Amino acid sequence: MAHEPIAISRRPLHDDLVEQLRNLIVRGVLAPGAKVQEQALCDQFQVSRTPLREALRSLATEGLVTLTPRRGATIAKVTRQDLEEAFPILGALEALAGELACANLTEAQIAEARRLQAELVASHERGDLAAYSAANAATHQLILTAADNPTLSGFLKTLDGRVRRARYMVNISGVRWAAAVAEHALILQALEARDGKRLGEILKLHIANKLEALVTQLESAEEEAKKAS
Amino acid sequence: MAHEPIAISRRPLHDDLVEQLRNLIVRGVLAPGAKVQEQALCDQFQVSRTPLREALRSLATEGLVTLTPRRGATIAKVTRQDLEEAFPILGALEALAGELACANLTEAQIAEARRLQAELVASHERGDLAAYSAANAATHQLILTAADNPTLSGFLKTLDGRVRRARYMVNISGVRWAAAVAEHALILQALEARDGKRLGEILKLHIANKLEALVTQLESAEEEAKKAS
DNA sequence: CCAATGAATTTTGTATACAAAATACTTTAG
DNA sequence: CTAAAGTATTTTGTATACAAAATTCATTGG
Repeated sequence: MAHEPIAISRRPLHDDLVEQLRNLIVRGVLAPGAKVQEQALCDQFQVSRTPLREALRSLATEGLVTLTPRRGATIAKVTRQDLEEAFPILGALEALAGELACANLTEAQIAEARRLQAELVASHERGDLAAYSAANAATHQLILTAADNPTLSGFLKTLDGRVRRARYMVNISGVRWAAAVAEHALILQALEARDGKRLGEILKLHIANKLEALVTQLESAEEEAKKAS
Repeated sequence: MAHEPIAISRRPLHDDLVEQLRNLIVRGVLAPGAKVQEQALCDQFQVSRTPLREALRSLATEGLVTLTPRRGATIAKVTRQDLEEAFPILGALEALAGELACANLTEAQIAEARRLQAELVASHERGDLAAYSAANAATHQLILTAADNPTLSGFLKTLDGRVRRARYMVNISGVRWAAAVAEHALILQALEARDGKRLGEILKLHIANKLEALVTQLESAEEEAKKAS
């Protein structure tokens, strides 16, 4: 019997471009609303227009880039409306991930979650935002892995890309940070109890709180910007 | 004060291609697993490879096409695993749509939902599957419209595209059809009561039942295929 | 006759070319 | 000097070109 051929191959330029551009967009290097200068990017990345344009197409489907016919590409804006639309979806999907995860969680994974929670608390106490973010991301990743649903992971990744940009625009407030740490303790509890329903609800709430904090911060940031102009 | 420029423009070839190809894929004309012959499609649509390849990229991001580097594109397969991954997501998102919709529903929309439900029952009674499907789609669309969340609509559209193909592969069973009609009656009740929580749960169940029926049908279809070979 | 090797062909990824549209820049009439 | 009209430049969408890789086909040795 013949084996399925396993195709291992170097990535096309295109895929590299998507990743690099996504990074630039998510981190805000390419500012929301900015016009995308094809030629400039081509020069910068030393590629021709063909793969660059394909990359822009992909990013447009992801929602990070806006394509206007005959008028080129712009970096998608992060409006309050976008966030308010995205976060309920994020909440529903994270909740689903939580429920699915509870059905599969191994003891080892729960132990890992405990370790991450300790790290979360520790990094918060010493004000190390980078370490906190890493532990935070790892926790969510752990849930996703346990959920064992690649399609769901894909959708969450797309959504996350869209909203993560907003977080790069504002700094988390001290109050919100403390609250987030407390919420993560609840998340761990639910994980330990393998209580999918509760975990789902906590995650949904967690996300909703994130949104509220983010929108508040963005609003005041906008006020600042207005005053300056 | 300057107005925001409103860019109305004819669509690029690319967008037409995406739509046409999506249709061909969803309806099964381009069979799951089939290799995509770029040249053949170029000839058929009378376009060059550039816009066609861009279209394939978009469809790949949507999950309808699988791109393997240096080995070209194939129509994505519809595996049982894909469906089992997609349906819980569909359920969670439809539930969310239902909850959001209940917060906004107008009397006119509820009246429209009643009309659609009557049509649903009628078309079922006379065995008119096309009319039933239309009324069914209209109901879901009504909920989406009321939910008033374009981002959510977009995600649901993508997911729906992926699973709709499976429905073209099997015919709905008489039993499942009757059950679906009954479930739609419950949906209407929840809409009338504007009971978002309940609507969400019903929709989630409705989707879960759909999956079960679909998987069962697919399995037996596969059995048939095996026997034939 | 079959498996393995190598040449011919097709397919794929990327670059370039070119026409049509949009934008920027002049020029000129008021 | 300003505003409109017309011209030049850039940008965009699509087609074509071309090299590298993959596939197919033929050939040869076992």
